Amino acid sequence: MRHARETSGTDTRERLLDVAERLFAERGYSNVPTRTIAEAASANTAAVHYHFGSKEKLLEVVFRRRLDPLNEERVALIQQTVTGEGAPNIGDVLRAFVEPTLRKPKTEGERLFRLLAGRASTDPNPEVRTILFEAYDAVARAFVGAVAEACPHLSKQELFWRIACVYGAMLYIRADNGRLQAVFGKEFSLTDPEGAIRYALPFMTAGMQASPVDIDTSSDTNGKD
Amino acid sequence: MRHARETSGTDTRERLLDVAERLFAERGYSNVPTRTIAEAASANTAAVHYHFGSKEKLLEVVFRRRLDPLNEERVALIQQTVTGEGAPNIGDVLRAFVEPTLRKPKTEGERLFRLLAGRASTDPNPEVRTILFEAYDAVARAFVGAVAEACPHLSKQELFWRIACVYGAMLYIRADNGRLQAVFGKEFSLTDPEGAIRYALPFMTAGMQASPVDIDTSSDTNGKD
DNA sequence: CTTCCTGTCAAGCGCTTGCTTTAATCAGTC
DNA sequence: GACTGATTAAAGCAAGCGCTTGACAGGAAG
Repeated sequence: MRHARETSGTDTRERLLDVAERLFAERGYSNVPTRTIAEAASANTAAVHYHFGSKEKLLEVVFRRRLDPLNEERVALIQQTVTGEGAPNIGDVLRAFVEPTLRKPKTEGERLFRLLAGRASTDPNPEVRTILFEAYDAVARAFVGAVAEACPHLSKQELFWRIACVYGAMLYIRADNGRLQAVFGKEFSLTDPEGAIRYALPFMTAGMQASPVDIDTSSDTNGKD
Repeated sequence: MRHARETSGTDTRERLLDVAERLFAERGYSNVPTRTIAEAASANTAAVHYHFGSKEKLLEVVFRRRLDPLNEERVALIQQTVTGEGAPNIGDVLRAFVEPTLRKPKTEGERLFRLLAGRASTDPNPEVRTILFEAYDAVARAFVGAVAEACPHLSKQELFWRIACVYGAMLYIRADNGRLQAVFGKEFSLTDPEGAIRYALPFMTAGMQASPVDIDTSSDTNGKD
């Protein structure tokens, strides 16, 4: 048994993860030196590299820690909507995809991670991109598949663009850049735990249910490959 | 007369702007050293500071150069939809807001700037945020006002969330993070000049036209203040 | 020609970056 | 009570950062 490792050892590790999560969310991956993370976690700079190997690996663990359980839940919920008879309901599919991501955060850490995940989604840094590509791939495929089943009347082109709009709405709500708040006033906030499900989900559902632009989907562009 | 300044002088300045626009779009503001910009523009590092003063000011000029004329056009188009009698049509308002931003780029520079503008919109860097806040404020207010007039049946809360969804869709299309493309295949692209207007605009319009969640808007939360 | 001004250049300053090194610490084991 | 392996601490390295410097080219103005 290594009691030392499981108390003080993992302690520092967890503290580094929590602090990195917060600082990456608040300032962005590229703008946070490992020194700052270490100091804020009352640890030594070397501890970052001892526990994680590099700044990039640290970011990966920060993401995986929250994202893997979250996305597993989303995939499971999406699959529930598909298993019934006939085409799944698009509203149900959307809710399964959106709700775990936008519901009220249970901890401060979850709140900060939501911010981080939103902001990192448009980060051009290859290190960040690679991590997110891999972490989101499974949910993305499950979601696109379910939407295609729920909306068989939509061409693949139309599916692509509508799903992009859904992605965008989610991203914007999570990233919370504060620009709309500057127009509407402080009492309006995208971090409002109820609002996202209450108001944004109906918007997305209505968008997906809009009558198709492409009139006929003879055979070539429709359906998943 | 200073012929020298208006030929070789502005030449280097323009080259620096073009290169900075490209590199900021491709790699992100924080990940591009002024040295790299200067080299790619066949100029000296000092030229960046001679012409612009600082890296931050360079970014500001990069943004203003494209954004000011673009946003002036958008404000003008939005005001056209409001000047008629009665409530403006929400589809017209959306088109006025969205089209100048998502239509086919006339030059490679416009294409790159569209990418940059999308990606920078969630950048937590205070330098970037400040520039964007100021540059977008006028359009944002004009748009929110016009949408409120076009949708008088929506509570301010609902307005806030629906407009956030519209913003998100636009942002995601511009930022083009390539994640959906990885699922759908290379032949699908958010940079497709026609698709954004053809498919995304109807999605947004349907979302805005969805029946309101808040049943009655007695007096307290509705309308603009 | 001299003087001036604008723009360019090589060099480098002071500082920060991610990461490494070397040595010390600590708990548990024999 | 020395040994062992996991962890922490202090110091520093090589590279990179934004920005400044001082010299200088060359056309415009006197």
